[in-house]
Amino acid sequence: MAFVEPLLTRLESIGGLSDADRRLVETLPITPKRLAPQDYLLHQGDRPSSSAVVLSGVLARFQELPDGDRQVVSFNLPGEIPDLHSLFIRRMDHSLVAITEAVVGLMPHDDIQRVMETSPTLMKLFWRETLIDAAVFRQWIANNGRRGALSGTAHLLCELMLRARAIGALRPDGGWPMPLTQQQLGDALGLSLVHINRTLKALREDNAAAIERGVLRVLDWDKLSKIAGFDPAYLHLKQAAVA
Amino acid sequence: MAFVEPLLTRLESIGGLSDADRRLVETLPITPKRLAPQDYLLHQGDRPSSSAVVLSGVLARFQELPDGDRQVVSFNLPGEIPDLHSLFIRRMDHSLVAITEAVVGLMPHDDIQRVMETSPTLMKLFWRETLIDAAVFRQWIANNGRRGALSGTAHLLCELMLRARAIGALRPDGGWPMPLTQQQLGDALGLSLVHINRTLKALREDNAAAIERGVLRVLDWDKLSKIAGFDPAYLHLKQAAVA
DNA sequence: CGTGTTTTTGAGCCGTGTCAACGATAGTGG
DNA sequence: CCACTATCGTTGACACGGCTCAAAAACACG
Repeated sequence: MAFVEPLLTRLESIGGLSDADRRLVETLPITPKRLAPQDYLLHQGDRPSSSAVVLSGVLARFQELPDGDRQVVSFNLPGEIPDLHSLFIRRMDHSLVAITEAVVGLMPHDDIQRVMETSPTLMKLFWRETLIDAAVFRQWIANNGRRGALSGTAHLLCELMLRARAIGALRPDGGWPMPLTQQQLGDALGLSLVHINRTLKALREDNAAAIERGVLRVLDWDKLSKIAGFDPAYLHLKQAAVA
Repeated sequence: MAFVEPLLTRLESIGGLSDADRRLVETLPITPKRLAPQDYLLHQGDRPSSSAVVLSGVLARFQELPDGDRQVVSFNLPGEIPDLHSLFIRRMDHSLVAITEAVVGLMPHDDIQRVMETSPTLMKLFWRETLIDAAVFRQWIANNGRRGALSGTAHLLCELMLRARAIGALRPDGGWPMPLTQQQLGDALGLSLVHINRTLKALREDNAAAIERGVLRVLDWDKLSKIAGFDPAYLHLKQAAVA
């Protein structure tokens, strides 16, 4: 089975792969695991001995705060390895759950290490993947901090749109089937459910972006990215051009 | 000169070093560079060909938003390499400035690469350093997001205190000479100058923590960490015990 | 001692949160 | 196929946390 395909696509999009490295990645033993919405793949505090590549669906990572609130720190699309960091940072400081029906591919740490020791290029590419992860975190700090609700929300939508497009998840008409509830968006942006709703309404009435029947559609990229103060460079995608 | 010392201490504290690796790190050519407060080491958009280890003083990383606001994404103490990620992510998505008088040690990327290719263990340790950086980002997302002003501020103070202690920067009486202005704290927490001031006042009157004449003093660790919902595990310091 | 920076405080406003209810949508079982 | 139920989205009213404006007090340093 071509389980590796999404991973290869992702690695290709953030740095490129030699034929040899491609074949090497294909030697990774990948155990598929099916997840229903809300299923936990990892809990805060776990010490996994494998990492998971998202094969289909969308996952989220979040911390649970003492008062029960959730802070989402990342959404993860196919091809990404949300817990790659567990290779060298054993204890999970957040949980990893499926947002949609999803399939992940479990890759034992030992095998990842073997592959990386065989190819330093590949090691650097995996490292780079975790560094891009961190670059996204930095933007999210700003989303939750100095950017206001409107700008932060717009920024997140810009980001998701580009990432979805990079893996070919957009429909022919340019819309993206958006699996996130407004509650989940709010937990990512530090906003209440009610306020996220009003913010999305504002973006819709501005003709910037709209979520209609579960499909995110950018109505005016220039306007949306202007509101967001969005610069796609931090995603480090090879084709970072505009929609 | 023992310029490497802070770096060795840092690497030691996050993972440990064999004698061979220690000697290897000591072969890194380190060019010292002195910085005055407010001096930029790197600007957003730069593509550095070396990374800098903080030798003394404190640096900050921040993004400049379109409206001129600043979002601080990190404070960096001696031993840390704030721009290590520039090894594999060329373009800086934020600026790096000195907060205090500071000395950094410039290490060419080529030399870092050479050292890492010689010792895979060391490579993993450097990688781990960037992963801890990312773990801190995740907490800062929560500081700026779901945690309120009081809790977020308390969390940041807890973190700084532990990191300062880990490098022996605390005075005998347990206080830490705090080089950050309230404006800078606000830029890290997404709070206005006025509100950070009021928040610090609240922590002081709670007998949790106080900044007096430029010295941060934790008055009651249990109370402060309770307010913060602080769990030191994410810093991955070998001796993560409480003050 | 003067000048610039940082801290502190007050007053009033606005963005965002909370509470509460209703509407829309989708899946479920009779 | 149609209630039935659960989840999600939408809207209004009101409260509150945090922001802005403005000015004074406390430092820091030459």
